[in-house]
Amino acid sequence: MPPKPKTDAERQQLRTLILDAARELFAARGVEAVTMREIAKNIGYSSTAIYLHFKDKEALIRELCDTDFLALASKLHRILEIANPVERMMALGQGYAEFALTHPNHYRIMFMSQRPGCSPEDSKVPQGNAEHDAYAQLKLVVQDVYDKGLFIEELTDTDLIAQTIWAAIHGVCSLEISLANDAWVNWSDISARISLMQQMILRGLIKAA
Amino acid sequence: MPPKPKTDAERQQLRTLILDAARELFAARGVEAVTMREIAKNIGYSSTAIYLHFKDKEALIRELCDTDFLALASKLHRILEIANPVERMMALGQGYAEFALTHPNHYRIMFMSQRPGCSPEDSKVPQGNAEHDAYAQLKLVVQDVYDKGLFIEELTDTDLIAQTIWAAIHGVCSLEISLANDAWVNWSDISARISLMQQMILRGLIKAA
DNA sequence: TTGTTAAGTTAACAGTGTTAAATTAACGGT
DNA sequence: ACCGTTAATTTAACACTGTTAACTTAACAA
Repeated sequence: MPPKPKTDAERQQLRTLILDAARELFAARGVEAVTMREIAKNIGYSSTAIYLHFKDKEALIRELCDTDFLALASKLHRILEIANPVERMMALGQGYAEFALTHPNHYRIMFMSQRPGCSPEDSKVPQGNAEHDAYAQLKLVVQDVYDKGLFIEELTDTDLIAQTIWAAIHGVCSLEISLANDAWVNWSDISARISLMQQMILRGLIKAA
Repeated sequence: MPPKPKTDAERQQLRTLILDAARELFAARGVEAVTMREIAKNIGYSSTAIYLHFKDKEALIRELCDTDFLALASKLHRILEIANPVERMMALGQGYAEFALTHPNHYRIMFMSQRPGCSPEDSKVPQGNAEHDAYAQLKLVVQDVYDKGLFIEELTDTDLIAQTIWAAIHGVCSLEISLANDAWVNWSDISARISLMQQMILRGLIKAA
């Protein structure tokens, strides 16, 4: 209630207060279901106060999305230390899937919805950086496996390979997130599905030992 | 404007008029972006007239969704005539992907968004029927390949196999639909991605010739 | 000529994201 | 000690959404 010239630190504090409240609500019920007024009420401010710090709801979502990308990359980063490149590649897929299924609503925003015009320059995630960009991490591993001659002969396009591996894991995760509660299909255990997909990647792309 | 007791045929006619208008708009811009008033205006009725024929927007979407499921199954049905079971399985994946990428907004509704409580009994699509249920078709093919002993030894759960194949193809399609316009990734050609995924399924699950 | 009833429309409600206008309080200069 | 200026915040309000209630209109049956 008391308005006064605030220091940058205080401004930043409120900013992250908003972000934290929004993240929690979004993660719990998805972005569509959460209202600006609700976010504001949760932190004891008026809804319009949010607009002093974020252009609109989309900007708020986008910023959270960016931090999620960083969180994913950070989670995957330690996996890059595994020595065996193939093993490392598999562990990366496993870690990715864990992230997706632990934070389904975040994953939804990140990879399952078309956010309009997400140009790389206005994003805070440094593209191509192996430390903060999950796709770059995957490409790195794929390149390593390729350099060691472990992929089957026909495969030469590492971008194509990386995108296919990504699609495979993403397929399991996104299907689980969207349709797990659908009685239509007699779903197998999700961990079994991930495991078989990993096995398929291995047998499908890697030379027989 | 002229209200009079209508025959069932006339009622049905208006029903499908609404459905057709809605389908076109939904397909063009997605369900979220299209408004009930807009649908109504497109067919020269008041927005509330729609509610005489559909409980709410969700019911309208769901009905369209059902016909899309039937359309998919119908498209895939002819593929089932291919004699070679493995070849048939691959063709099924190809046809599925074609459907997804030709009707991205329909595919979105069908497989990429959690419609609340889609219980099978109130749907018009007969579950398990090989003619009208695409998943049943896939399971049929997988079972056939299994019965002929063409999968690698370890694989015994045909449900798990079917779901993994589905996830693989779905992964390529849904990633394309959600993120194709994302400058983040240097995307390979979509047909190459589908092709490699098919190859991965083949090498990953089928016995070496 | 009436009711009655179905088909449709207009008016209205509650809720959304968002913006414009007011309010409040702290600061700097005189 | 006052007084603008200015930043932070709130209240009002707008344009829009899906949806429901209330009303209108026309055709049939008695």
